[in-house]
Amino acid sequence: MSQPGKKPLGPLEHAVMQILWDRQQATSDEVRKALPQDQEFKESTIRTILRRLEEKQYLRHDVEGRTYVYRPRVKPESVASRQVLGIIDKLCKGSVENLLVGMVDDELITPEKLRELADRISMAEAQQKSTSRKARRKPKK
Amino acid sequence: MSQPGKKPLGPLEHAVMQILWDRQQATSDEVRKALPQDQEFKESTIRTILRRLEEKQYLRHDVEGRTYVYRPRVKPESVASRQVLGIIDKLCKGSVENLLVGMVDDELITPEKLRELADRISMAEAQQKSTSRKARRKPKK
DNA sequence: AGTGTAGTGTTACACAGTGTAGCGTATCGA
DNA sequence: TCGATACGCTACACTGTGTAACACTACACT
Repeated sequence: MSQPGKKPLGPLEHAVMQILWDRQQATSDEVRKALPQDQEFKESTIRTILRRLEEKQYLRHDVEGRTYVYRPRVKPESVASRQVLGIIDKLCKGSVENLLVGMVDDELITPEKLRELADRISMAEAQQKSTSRKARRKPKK
Repeated sequence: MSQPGKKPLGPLEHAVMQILWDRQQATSDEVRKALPQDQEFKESTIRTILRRLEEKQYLRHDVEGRTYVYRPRVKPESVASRQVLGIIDKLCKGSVENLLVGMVDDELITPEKLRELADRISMAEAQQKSTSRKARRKPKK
């Protein structure tokens, strides 16, 4: 129940995650300083956000000395694909195809680009497959 | 500003949209009856939802006699692609590629399927292009 | 014409999520 | 020992969403 990265994020929560994704780790004070200076936040505000993000399992923290060091628990792309999956489910009758057709329809992407991506991805995967043979990764299919 | 279909939908709002998308049009009473019977809603509840959906520009209504007939203003696939675009923007550094790579990574789709989709879509598009040449259709924006 | 009914207009309220922050407390270093 | 630093807990306002009551109006029937 309530898997990591399921619940939606507010704008500030997202901004904080962005920082964590960028630097892989940060203390609450580092986060505060990394946020846009035109809107200074109080320390406790940031800590609240970080705590909530941890509750939502977007983050975890390690204690170093007496300082909390936060790190992401999920990759942004994973969050993205989960969310997209939800969208497909709710809006595209569960079919990825419908989504992509819609995107092409709305000219958000061209079929050429799509094919190019497919090529590039499968090439990348082929590459990974061959390296994973060396690295003894879990056999795919 | 505040284009159609931009704002997010709550579960009930979405359920109502679903009905409208299914039947293309409905009165508030028809919507009420079409909702799952295990949770009877009051007429006024449904009308509130419909009004808000109209404010958010997901719907429009025509007056027929003294009855409001609601119809969708946006296709679900359009809503979907807008939302996906937002996700790509916020979580995938603005690159569709990153999203798809993430989805392949999380095994939500395979490159084979992707390529197959690309083929099918571009075929469909070619077909549409030829028919539109015949039909002298204005390009759907 | 009068009245009931179906349909809309307006308004309200509770609850959750998010942004914002204060205050208390513990600990480390000088 | 004492101040600075960093966390724990709590709170409050605002918004969005679900839920609905009450008021008003026009058509349909007697």
